[in-house]
Amino acid sequence: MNTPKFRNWQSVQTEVLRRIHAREWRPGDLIPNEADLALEFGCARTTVNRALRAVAETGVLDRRRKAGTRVAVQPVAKATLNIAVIRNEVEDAGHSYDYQRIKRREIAPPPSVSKAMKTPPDQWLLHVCALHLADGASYAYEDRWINPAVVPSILDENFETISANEWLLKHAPYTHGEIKFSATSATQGEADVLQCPLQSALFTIDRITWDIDTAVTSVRLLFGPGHQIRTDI
Amino acid sequence: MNTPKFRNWQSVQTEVLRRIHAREWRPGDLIPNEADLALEFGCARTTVNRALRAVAETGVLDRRRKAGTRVAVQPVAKATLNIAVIRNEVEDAGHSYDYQRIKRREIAPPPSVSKAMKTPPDQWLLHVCALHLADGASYAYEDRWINPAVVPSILDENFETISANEWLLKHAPYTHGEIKFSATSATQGEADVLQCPLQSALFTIDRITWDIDTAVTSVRLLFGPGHQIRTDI
DNA sequence: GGTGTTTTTATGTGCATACATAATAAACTT
DNA sequence: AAGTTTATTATGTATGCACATAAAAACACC
Repeated sequence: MNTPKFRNWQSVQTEVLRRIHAREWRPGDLIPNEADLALEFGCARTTVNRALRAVAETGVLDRRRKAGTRVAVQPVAKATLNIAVIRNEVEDAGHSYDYQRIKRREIAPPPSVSKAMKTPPDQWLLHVCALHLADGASYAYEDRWINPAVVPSILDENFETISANEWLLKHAPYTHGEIKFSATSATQGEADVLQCPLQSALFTIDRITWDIDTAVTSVRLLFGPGHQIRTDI
Repeated sequence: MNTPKFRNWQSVQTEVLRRIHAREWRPGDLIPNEADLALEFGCARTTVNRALRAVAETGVLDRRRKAGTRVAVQPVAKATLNIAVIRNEVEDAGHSYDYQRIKRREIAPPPSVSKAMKTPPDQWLLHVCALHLADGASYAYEDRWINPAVVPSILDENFETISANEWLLKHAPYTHGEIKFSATSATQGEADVLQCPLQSALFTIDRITWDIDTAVTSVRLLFGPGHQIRTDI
């Protein structure tokens, strides 16, 4: 009864997941240490480490130095959402993409925006509103504030044919950001643009990106009724 | 002018990100191969590999064998949402958690549910509805269908004190699942339970989990108006 | 008995080496 | 010219070894 060999980290990972799933290792249990598992699996400890690290990244295992590795009691499901460029999102779904710029102006933002972007209240920003369409129907409404201090060349762009979404990705690097997902009721103006009833429930994404400590852009995306984003876990 | 040494993979990662950010490596650019970078950084190729792999996981780099590594043109922002147990979510936010079971019955599900869960139309399932409260106020409404074939012992549980959410995590393993996020308008019944106006925009999560090829549970979570989930990117 | 210190231990990581694999480019055929 | 085979190359990964580091556990001390 010799143990079957696990030659690569993927197979080790599979075996580990199998044991957890089969409840040989139950939630909360401390599993054998890497050295022992390596011995049992007939591979190097490095390989076991790689596998356990990968499983831990999904939240199924909890690892701590010296304390060891244990099966997570409440495996926090980590749903990874791919927030792609809207054009790609639409085209990948097999629809034709279209874009309409609605507004472009340089203006002092409302306090809520300047506060969120940490810009002086009197400093004007570039405000761009646009509509993204799929197969000719309104898909998402984009309301964006851009800090021209970060990318001055943006003032030469009128955004009539290219969306700020894509322009910024190409020209304005950012270091980090924050995304918020929520549901909001369509205001009259939003309902008009998105061609939906007043107070429709709109899936909403608020995103703000930073270049070190300077806000690059703050955007609100409103998706039409029925929109959903999905991911596998 | 000797190159500063990068002793560990994190510092290599930092340097790589710096170069991308500083536009020394621009979107679309092919970056030097691992061996060259290792030479330049004064470390082993393994270390460079670890760093580049980590960066690629965030979507900032695209890697392909033989083709090499290039800076992603459109860095798909991967927003990782932690879908935790609602109790933890509430308590971590510093609120007191409370739970009320509203309904529990064994019944043949509507076709939409049996179809989604791929169960025979006439097979009954366990239907549990409950309300999650934060600081006494309604927080989220949970409408769940459970396949007792997967965990028969669930029929002994009345879910009056423990939520199906937590019970299942502890007792019913699953291999994979699907999550959908959307915005829905509150129906009269939902508005009553969540104590919000009719047609309020509700942040909605639909999740279905599978044990290999058998549906374990299908749940819809409706969060009260104003609820948002956030993550850093 | 409580508090600070040392030891132990499991994970975390770096490195040199070797080979695997995918994908492209080059060479070669028909 | 078009298709097919072969060589090349960059990433992917396995391994043994060494040492780093965090944290629990044991110990010493007052």
